[in-house]
Amino acid sequence: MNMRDIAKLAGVSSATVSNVINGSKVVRPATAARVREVIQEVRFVPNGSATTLRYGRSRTYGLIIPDIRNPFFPEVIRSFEAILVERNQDMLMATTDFHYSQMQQTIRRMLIRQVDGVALLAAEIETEPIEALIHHRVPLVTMDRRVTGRGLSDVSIDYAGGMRSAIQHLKKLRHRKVAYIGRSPAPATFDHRVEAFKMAVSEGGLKVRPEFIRIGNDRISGGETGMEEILQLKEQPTAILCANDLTAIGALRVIRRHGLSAPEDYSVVGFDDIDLADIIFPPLTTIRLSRPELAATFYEALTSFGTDPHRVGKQYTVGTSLVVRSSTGAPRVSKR
Amino acid sequence: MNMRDIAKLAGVSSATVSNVINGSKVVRPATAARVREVIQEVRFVPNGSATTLRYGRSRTYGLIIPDIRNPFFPEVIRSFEAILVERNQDMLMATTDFHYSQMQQTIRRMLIRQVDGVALLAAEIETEPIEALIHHRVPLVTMDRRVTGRGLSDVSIDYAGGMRSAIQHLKKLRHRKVAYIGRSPAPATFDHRVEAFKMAVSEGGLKVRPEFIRIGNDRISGGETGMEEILQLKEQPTAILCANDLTAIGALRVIRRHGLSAPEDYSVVGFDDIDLADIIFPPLTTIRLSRPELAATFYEALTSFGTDPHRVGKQYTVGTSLVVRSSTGAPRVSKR
DNA sequence: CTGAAAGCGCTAACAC
DNA sequence: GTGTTAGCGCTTTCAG
Repeated sequence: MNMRDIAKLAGVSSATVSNVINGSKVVRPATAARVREVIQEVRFVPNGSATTLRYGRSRTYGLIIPDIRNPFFPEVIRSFEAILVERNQDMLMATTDFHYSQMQQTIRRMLIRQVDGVALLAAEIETEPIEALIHHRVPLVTMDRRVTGRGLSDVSIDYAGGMRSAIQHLKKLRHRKVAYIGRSPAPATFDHRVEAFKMAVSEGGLKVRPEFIRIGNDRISGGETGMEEILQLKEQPTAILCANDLTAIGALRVIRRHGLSAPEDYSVVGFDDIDLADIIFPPLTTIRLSRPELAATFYEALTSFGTDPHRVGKQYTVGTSLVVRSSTGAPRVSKR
Repeated sequence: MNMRDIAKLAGVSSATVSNVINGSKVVRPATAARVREVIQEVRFVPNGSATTLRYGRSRTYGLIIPDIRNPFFPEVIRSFEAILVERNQDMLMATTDFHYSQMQQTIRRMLIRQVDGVALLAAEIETEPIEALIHHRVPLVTMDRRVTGRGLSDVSIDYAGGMRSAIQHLKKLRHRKVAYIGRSPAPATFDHRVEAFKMAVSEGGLKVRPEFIRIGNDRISGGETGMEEILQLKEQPTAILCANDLTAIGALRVIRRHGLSAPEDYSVVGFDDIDLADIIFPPLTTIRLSRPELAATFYEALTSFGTDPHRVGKQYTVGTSLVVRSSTGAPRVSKR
């Protein structure tokens, strides 16, 4: 069943059917009604491949995420999907699990499917895949890579602001020694989070101690190993900032496992504000990063390329806000 | 850049290029090598829309999930995606949030994109979308709907087995009064979970009490309201089985909020075994449903239609297994 | 073993 | 206001 069949049934030409479907105003209302009736009757659905082939654009955006198990990402996916569907566009989602080979494969799939742009929810990407996208005239928007260029935009997170308010919050509670648990980014990637932490600490008049900066991974296990390391230190911090909520949860688990508790022994601050942050015990003080806002910014960045994929991209920023719950409090006066 | 261009550059015809790309053995190795060289050189990527249009099949399967925020689903998505990518196929994922209008829109999107089949990770679906899929010759595989037909298969979960082992486990601990918190499925849908619970209870020689069966939703809030209701009952159960882990977590929260604790005051059992189950406190005893196995079964169900979308589908089953952690234990002898 | 050509379903340009 | 038609890029006969 195709447009020619519909045309025959409605006694018009296939061009008219196309015009009706695409809402062109040139068709006489009576004719359009007749065509629509036939379409209803036979439940006609146009063939998207033909449209894409003909039109050159697929009305599909690719969304690449590193780790779907981190609850942060499903919420972004959902928001992004909602924005696209509302505009009759589609999403091609892919997970890389931080593997380069999967990234390559993913980019290829996206090129084959003729996506109109790619949103990469990570800073980690080699130059080769970027060049492949540019070469095929597919705009790319990265997250927190802070590099723009032809066909390349970036959405950065305001870590600096978030870290600053977290440090201020901790200072007000009389914390002086604040540690950080993050993750090591890909070799070539600059770690804006850890830099934002260092800056916030020194801006707050506190000392940046290298031994207070621990590297794990973005998951719970990373927070656990980071916290275990901190517990080994001769001089102990009283508060711990984590690169994301899962890391913070890992830290909290180790704290409890050692018979200690938050916020009495250590104040813990997360980053993201995933649903889980408010469910665990103690409810996590965290730096919120709005998923709908992030998704909307990515969408805007992608569409702003319009039909010129070689336009020079822009740098966008998404704000953060501190959400104070119960994992932070005044430090014990006498150390354990 | 298309196959004709490649052909020109390699001094062959576009048919030969096509044959090389698709690994046909008829091309002479030397010719194939030359073609491949050119492909490498200009980074040629074939146009999937053209292939789909020509070939009639898109090598894409649709995956519809009700709620991406339930950690159960991202793990299924990931497994399903991995299976597809390995086979050079694509996934079109969509979320319905349990809304009928979104379901309709989703089905339409999938039809437009010419998916070769749809995996619906839910039992809730009206007849209209099903008919639309059948009408367009797109096989559908549902979850736990237990209805098959032309172009329609189903993957059911062995709730009965899972519930039975949970009840046995609780009985061994000397529980006699077991409650259930589930969710009300769509009006037309039969609730296999609650039926499996009732059967397991009576098979275990225990009494099925209607007031012990509470209806919430599939999320934490549903477990909370369900548990609040249970706390109001004159006669109290000593153990609670939940329709999924999130519900169980909700129940645990309410237990703690009332100054009670698990498993001392109430034993709690979940369903799914999401990552979270082992992270919360107390670690949740739960009935595991393997996501990779579920995804693989869906994939098999979809592919088994082959090129005949009107074949009568099959009923598949995925097993479950009890994972005992710390949220279950012997009941207090004297009730609070 | 390779090439020529038809045609998948759609849209846009141009006729009428 | 509506119809005719070319052609998007690919695969697949069918000739050679």
